[in-house]
Amino acid sequence: MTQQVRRAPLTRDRVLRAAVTLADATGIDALSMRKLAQTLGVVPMALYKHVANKEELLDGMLDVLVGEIDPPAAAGDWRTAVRQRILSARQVLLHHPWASRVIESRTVPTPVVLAYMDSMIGMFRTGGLSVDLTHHVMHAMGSRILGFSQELFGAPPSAPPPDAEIARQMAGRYPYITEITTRVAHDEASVVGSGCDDQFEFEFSLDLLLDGIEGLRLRGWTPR
Amino acid sequence: MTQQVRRAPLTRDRVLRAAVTLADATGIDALSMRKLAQTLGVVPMALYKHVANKEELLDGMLDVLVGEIDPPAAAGDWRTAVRQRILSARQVLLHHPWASRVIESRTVPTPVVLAYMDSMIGMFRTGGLSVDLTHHVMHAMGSRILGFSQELFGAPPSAPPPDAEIARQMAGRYPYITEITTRVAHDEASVVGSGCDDQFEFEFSLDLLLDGIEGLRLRGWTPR
DNA sequence: GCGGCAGGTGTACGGCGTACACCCGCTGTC
DNA sequence: GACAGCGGGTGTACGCCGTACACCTGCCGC
Repeated sequence: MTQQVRRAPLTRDRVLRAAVTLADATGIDALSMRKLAQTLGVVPMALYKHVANKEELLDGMLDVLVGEIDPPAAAGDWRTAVRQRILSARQVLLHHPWASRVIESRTVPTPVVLAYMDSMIGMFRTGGLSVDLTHHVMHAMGSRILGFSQELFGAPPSAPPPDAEIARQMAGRYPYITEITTRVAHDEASVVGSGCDDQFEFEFSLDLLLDGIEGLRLRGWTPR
Repeated sequence: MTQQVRRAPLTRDRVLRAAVTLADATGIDALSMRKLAQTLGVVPMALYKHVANKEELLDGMLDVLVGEIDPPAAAGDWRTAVRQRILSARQVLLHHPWASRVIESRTVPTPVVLAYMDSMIGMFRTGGLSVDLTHHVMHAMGSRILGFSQELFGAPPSAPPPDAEIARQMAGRYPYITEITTRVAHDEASVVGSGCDDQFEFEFSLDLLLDGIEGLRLRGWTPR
């Protein structure tokens, strides 16, 4: 009589969200079609009725993340609107640390990403930047548009403090790095945690770019 | 009598260089320990006497590339010296398109990369930037230090020009993107090739950053 | 002459993405 | 009600991957 509720039927959306959750939990390297199918209580090949292949799965996962980014603020000048949106994108990426590597591996943007880029371009254009300037600015922002940090290296896995001998060798071999790291270590002693203030660093470089852009706009930058 | 010259013995260096060559030729996705061994006329496991695992192979491949970057110019102001060096790094990356993805996947810098970063930091410091400013600037440059472009998407594989109907849909859905792409298309008609001038875009954003940095230096930027 | 060892080999395991044939249960049509 | 069609889940299998582990071999110092 009562129909047995076997399992919520698979949908593309459920597959993508499960993939995001799994990647969050176990890292992107551990995300396989097989493991993903397992968390959905389904045989691996079932996924292929909803995504063409793993590449498309990854594309879709990024689409989910883009959907988490705040919509653009309605009012205010272009600079703060863009700034807010990018900082929102960054928050999303912080919650999904695997995302930057996936972004880096994409070759063709999905419609969702295209729509996001279009809306971001619109913020520059309505802010008064010329078509040419906007074009170059979008290149300059690159994947920072998506909150991407482009740090040279992710957070090192909190290595134990090196002993004095190693530290001396480091200081000899890499004097300038040592100069900075010891400075940071001192600052941190008076603040918290270990390492840099990533949020500050992100905003620093973001503002460096935005300030530069606003300067070009004010000076009426034109190509050549 | 005459010793048979069987094969140049494997060395770590030979392995790494062969890996770089193979990645150049077939792409990083097709680079496997098995294929690499094959090009060296050797059984896969032989490689493991020279690199601990594939991660270390990738690290070593980047070290090879860092070795191809021009040494810093001896004289001149910090800005042009840094600019030259980064543009040299970019040339290296252009010849090894797989490099950016490998950079993105590294977690811990090798001594070679550390030395490169140290020397880059030195250029800022001797140029008159404070320790703090240099620190933040290094974050702001991120992997651009290595010539990394951080474009949102690599060159799309030169899709055929969309037919009129598709183009109309595009224009409706992504008006701002369309505005820029048609502008670029017109410019290109009078120049060459298809797509953007990547070199220009790279230098544009590099200069945006360097100009901003020089501005901070001149104004005696300090934290907080 | 011989022990040790660096470096190359062979075999094997578990995991991966996914092609392909299948099958089951629902839906629309008559 | 019968039944064809089909969308979605299944099962099996293939060829690839990284690499653990045991083994062999030829050279070097003693």
